[in-house]
Amino acid sequence: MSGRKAQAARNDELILQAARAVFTADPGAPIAAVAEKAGVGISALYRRYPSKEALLQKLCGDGLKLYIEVTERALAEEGDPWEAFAGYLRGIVDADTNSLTIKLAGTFQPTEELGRDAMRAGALATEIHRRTVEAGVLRPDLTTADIALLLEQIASIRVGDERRISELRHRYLTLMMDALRLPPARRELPGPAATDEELSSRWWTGS
Amino acid sequence: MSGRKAQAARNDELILQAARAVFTADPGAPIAAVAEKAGVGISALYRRYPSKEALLQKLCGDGLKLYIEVTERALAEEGDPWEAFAGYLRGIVDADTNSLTIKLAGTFQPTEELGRDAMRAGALATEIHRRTVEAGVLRPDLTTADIALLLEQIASIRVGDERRISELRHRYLTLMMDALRLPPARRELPGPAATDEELSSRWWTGS
DNA sequence: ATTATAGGGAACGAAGTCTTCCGTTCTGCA
DNA sequence: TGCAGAACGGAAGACTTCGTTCCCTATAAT
Repeated sequence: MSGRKAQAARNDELILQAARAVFTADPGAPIAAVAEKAGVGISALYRRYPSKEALLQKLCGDGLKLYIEVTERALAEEGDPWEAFAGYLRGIVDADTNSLTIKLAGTFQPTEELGRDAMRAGALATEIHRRTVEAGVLRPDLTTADIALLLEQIASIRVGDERRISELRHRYLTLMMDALRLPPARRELPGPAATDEELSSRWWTGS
Repeated sequence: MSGRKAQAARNDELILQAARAVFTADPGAPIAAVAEKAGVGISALYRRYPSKEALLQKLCGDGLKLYIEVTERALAEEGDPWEAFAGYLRGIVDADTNSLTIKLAGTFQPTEELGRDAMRAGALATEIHRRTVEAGVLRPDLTTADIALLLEQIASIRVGDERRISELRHRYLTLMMDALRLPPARRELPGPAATDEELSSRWWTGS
C-alpha cells in the first residue's frame, strides 16, 4: 500500500499527534495551529472530523483509554504491591493524559461512551488505591481523589521542552512518593534539578 | 470623608480585589468580567488604569511585593530554622501570588520596576533556601528553583470555592513538607481529604 | 483521458474584546 | 440655590480571532 492512501494514513496519525501536542500546551488553541503543526491544510482536518468538538472528543477518549490501559496493567502486576503502585504512577505521568483530560473538561459536551470510560477509569483508580493501602505500603490518610489531585499537580509542570518536562515530572513524582510510602523511605531524586534560568525564561516568550 | 470621594476610594479597592479574583481564575478574562465582579461600570476601570495591560502590571507588581514581604518576614525569624521555612512556605501558599504572577508571565511587557522586584524576590528565595539547607533541616538535593516549581504545583490546585482551595493546598503542602524535611518525619495531614465528587464536578460546568 | 479523492488555503461570518464616547448623577462650593 | 466638573454606566465602534465553508489543484485509479 502506497501513494495517496499511504499519505492519508500517515496524515491520520500526524494530525492526532499534532492535536495532542497543541491542545496539551494550550487547550484553547485554534484549529489552524493543529493543521500547521501537522504540516497539513485545514481541509485535511475537516475531512476527518466534522468539527473541532469532534476532534477534542476523540482526543479525550484516546486519553481515557490509555489511562485505563495503564491502570489495568498495574493491577495485573503480581509482585511487590508498592512497585506495582509506583509503576502505575509513573505510567500515568508518562501517558500524560491528565493535562488534556482535565483541562478540556467542560469545554465540550461529553459523549455517552466518554462518560462510561470515565466511570471505568475511576473504578480502576479506586481499586489500585484500595489494594495498595490494604497491603500496608501506602499512607492510609489519603483518598483516591487525593492521589488524583497529586497527579494533576505533577501534570501542571510545564518548563522547557517535552523531554525536560518529563524529566522534571519524574523528579517530583519520586519526591512525592517519598511522602506517600510506608514505611518511610527516602531515595535519590532522578534527573537534574530545576534551575533559575528555566524559571525566568518564561518571562520573555509567551507561556 | 464621605460621599462621592468615599465611593471612589471604596471602588479602588473593590476593583483591585475583583481583578485579582477574576484574573487568578482565568488569566485571559475580559475586562468586562472584572467590572461586573466589582459591581461597577467599565469606565470606573478606565478612569484608574489607562489600559488592561496597566491593570495587569499593577496586579503583578502587588503580588511580587506581597511575595517579598512574606519572604522577608520569614528571614527575620529567629527561632527554629525549619519552622521559619515552613512558615515561609505556608505564607506563600496563602498569599497565592504564584497563580497570578506565573500565569500572567509573557502576556504583557514587564516594566522596569517589575523586573527589579522579580530580581529581589529571587534573591530572597535563594537566601532562605540556602539558610535552611545549611541548618541541616532541608533535603539538600533540591535547588531553589525546585522549591519554586513545587510551590507552583500547589498553586495549580483549583477545586471548589476559595476556602476549599486553600484547605486542599495546605493539605498537600503538609504532605510535601514531609518529603522535604530532615530528619524524615511524618505528620497528620490537615483538612478533609479530596472526594470523588469534587473531581467529577468539573465535568459539568466550565473549569 | 477521465473521474474521483485528498488536500491547500483564501474567504466568510459570527463572536468576542479592548477602548472610546456620550449622557447622567451627584458632590462640593460659591 | 445654582453650577462646574468629577465619577460613573453602558452602548457603540473598530478590530481581531476563530470555526467552518468553498473552490481549485494535484494525484491516483480506471
